[in-house]
Amino acid sequence: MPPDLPPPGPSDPPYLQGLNGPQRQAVLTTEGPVLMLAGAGTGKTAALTARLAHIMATRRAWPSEILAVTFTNKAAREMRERIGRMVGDVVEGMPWLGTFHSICAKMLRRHAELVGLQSNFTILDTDDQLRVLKQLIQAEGLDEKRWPARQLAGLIDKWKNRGLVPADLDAGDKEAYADGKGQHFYALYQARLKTLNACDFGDLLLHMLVILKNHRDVLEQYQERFKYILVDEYQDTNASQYLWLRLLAQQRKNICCVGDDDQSIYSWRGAEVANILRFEKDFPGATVIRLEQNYRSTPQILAAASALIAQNSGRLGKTLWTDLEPGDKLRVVGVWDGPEEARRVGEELESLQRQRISLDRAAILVRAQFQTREFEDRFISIGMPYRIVGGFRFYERAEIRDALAYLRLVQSAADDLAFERIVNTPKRGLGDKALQRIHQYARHEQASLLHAAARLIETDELTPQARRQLANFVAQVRGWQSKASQLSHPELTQLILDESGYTAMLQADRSVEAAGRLENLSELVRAMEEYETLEEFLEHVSLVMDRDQNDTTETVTIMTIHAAKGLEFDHVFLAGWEDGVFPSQRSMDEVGGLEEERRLAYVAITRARQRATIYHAANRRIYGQWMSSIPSRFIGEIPPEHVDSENSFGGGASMWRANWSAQGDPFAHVAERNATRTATRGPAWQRAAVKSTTVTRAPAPTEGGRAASVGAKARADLAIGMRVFHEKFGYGVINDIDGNKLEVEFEQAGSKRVLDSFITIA
DNA sequence: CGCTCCGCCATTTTT
DNA sequence: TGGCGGAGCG
Repeated sequence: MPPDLPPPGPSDPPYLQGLNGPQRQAVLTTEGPVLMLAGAGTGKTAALTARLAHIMATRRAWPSEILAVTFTNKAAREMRERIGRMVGDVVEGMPWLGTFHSICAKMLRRHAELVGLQSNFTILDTDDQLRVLKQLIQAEGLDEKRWPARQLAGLIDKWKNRGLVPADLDAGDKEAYADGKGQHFYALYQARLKTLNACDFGDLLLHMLVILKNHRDVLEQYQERFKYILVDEYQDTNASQYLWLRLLAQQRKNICCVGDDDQSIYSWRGAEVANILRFEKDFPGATVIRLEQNYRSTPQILAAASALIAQNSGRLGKTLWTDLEPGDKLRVVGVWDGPEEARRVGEELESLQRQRISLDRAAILVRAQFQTREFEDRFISIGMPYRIVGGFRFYERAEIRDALAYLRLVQSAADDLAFERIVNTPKRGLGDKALQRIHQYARHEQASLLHAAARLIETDELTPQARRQLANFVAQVRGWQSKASQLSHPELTQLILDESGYTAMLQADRSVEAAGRLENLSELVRAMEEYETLEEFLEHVSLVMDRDQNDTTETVTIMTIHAAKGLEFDHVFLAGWEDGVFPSQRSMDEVGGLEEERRLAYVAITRARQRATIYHAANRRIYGQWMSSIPSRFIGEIPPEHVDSENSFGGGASMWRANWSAQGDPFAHVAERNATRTATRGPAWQRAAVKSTTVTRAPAPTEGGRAASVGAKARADLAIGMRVFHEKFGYGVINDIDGNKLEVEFEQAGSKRVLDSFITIA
């Protein structure tokens, strides 16, 4: 610890208590640039929140003079809560604590006119973005097949991440997309957004960056205001975020960036590790503080993870240590195929249940979403309560977006994207033809689609039926607009959903999903009640809202490693550690891809507090084809002294360990002669010395697993013969009840054993 | 205009 | 294998 820091003592303010030396230094070094290199599980958030508390408690700055940026809403929320616990209600006055995007949105609403927007601009999500791009591509007469909108969206995103406006593109970038039309389309798209008074996620940052660059007065205003800047997960910042931060910090230079270069796993969406690696050059005289004492994992886990990440080059380097008890070695389990992997993990979880260990303390981490399926299938059949994190967020669901589009249209008649989205949802017989007419008319009149539609129904350009329907629709929207001021926004939403026929459409739909959609919509209406105005709610929903997890049942969590970053679990099951799955085939073909995968592996292992188990299967079905596979190269990079290996079939741990690195291949001749049958001939990795082999036949089935889960209590509100609803299987009738497990005869899916917590009474 | 069939394609995900 | 989007038919 530097000499000028006070030693720990009983007179310490509460926020310093329990912090170690480097953490205290990170809190007390308030002036000048600071880089806090915080390894996994080293108490980063504690130091970070204490730092903010310290700055406020010592009156170095008012809460409103601190800029604190995170990447996710979750992180922002957590930080707000933790500071609240330390300093009380003062956090309420921290208007500049939030995600990059929400902070920029807030700023941009104040200065929108400087980039040609109005302050009530709409924030488009990826869906809207794609729709706009598709229209542009069509309008330019390009073949959508050859030049997909997705690709263009990807490019534009990439440029925005790098802080580039169309004019900034260099020769190489200009070549991209449709034989050099990339820049042209980028400019077109930006112009279109302006007329829509809209911007996409990337624009929130890019526009603010442009404003700060071009308007000295605005820049100085913010430089003046923000006495202290704090950035979480700095290794995840992209170029545009970096430039934005640098401008804001230039004056006072009180910027504290927290991050871990070893946990940089988002380069594919524009994050640049270089930002953190370069920090000391960017901010000369920076204090670098390393948090290296790990409070999370056992030494065995830590040693394994450290040895793995040590294979990467270009690291800032940290030496994590802990004074916890050694703990168990990592387990590496070789299984025959995917189903067996799921079965084995299921058995492990049942064993945890028997030991009365909560399933909340366990997680299954996978490389890619498709791997979750195997576990889902297995867990449904044995009645293991699980939860899959990821996939669609609440506000990305079609029904939510539809409802929001209705609201947007009512609120702002000029919202053409909203109009397009819902003019024919529910079906009103207004298809492409009618929409084209409306578009034509709108262009002709220089008016919004809604306005054009209102004019069009006074002509006889549409078929009588379409005309009647459109007239009805326009009248409805008008009606809602006039009622908007009299009704509360939840009431208005309910009214719109009912009058538009949306509710009826879902009620008429007897499919499995429809019931869930209706439920989502009532959840939306409920969520709205917490907001004063519709505007406030819409802003919230486009930037902040995420799916609420009000699950009280104890469940094991299945998620991707990416989603698990920042979380920790006592027991971690790492599935699918095979070359081609993890590291993924794609990353193996990319430059620098392997290092990022290795960081991902590092993140995965360091999620574990007590025990980590790695699985690898000899055969896996990918895209419907059986592939034989070899254990992930990462397994071989973990020193054997930290690993216990076992193999569920033929031979023992030592055997496969010896074999997989050896060149010898006892089944080579079989493989050559008949590639389609080799999968049943022995451990696949013994054959697959270099590349994966495709086999078309399923591997020999292994013995069926038994289903015996323990511990959960049954529900009292269910009885045999009752009609119930299940998210996945739909409607059915209970045939039998066995504790918390039910046998249900589903109308469509047939008879299944399911857990009662997945059931609602129909 | 809407439905169905066929063919293509396929990491990671936040805002 | 399965989900999605385009094409073609009723």
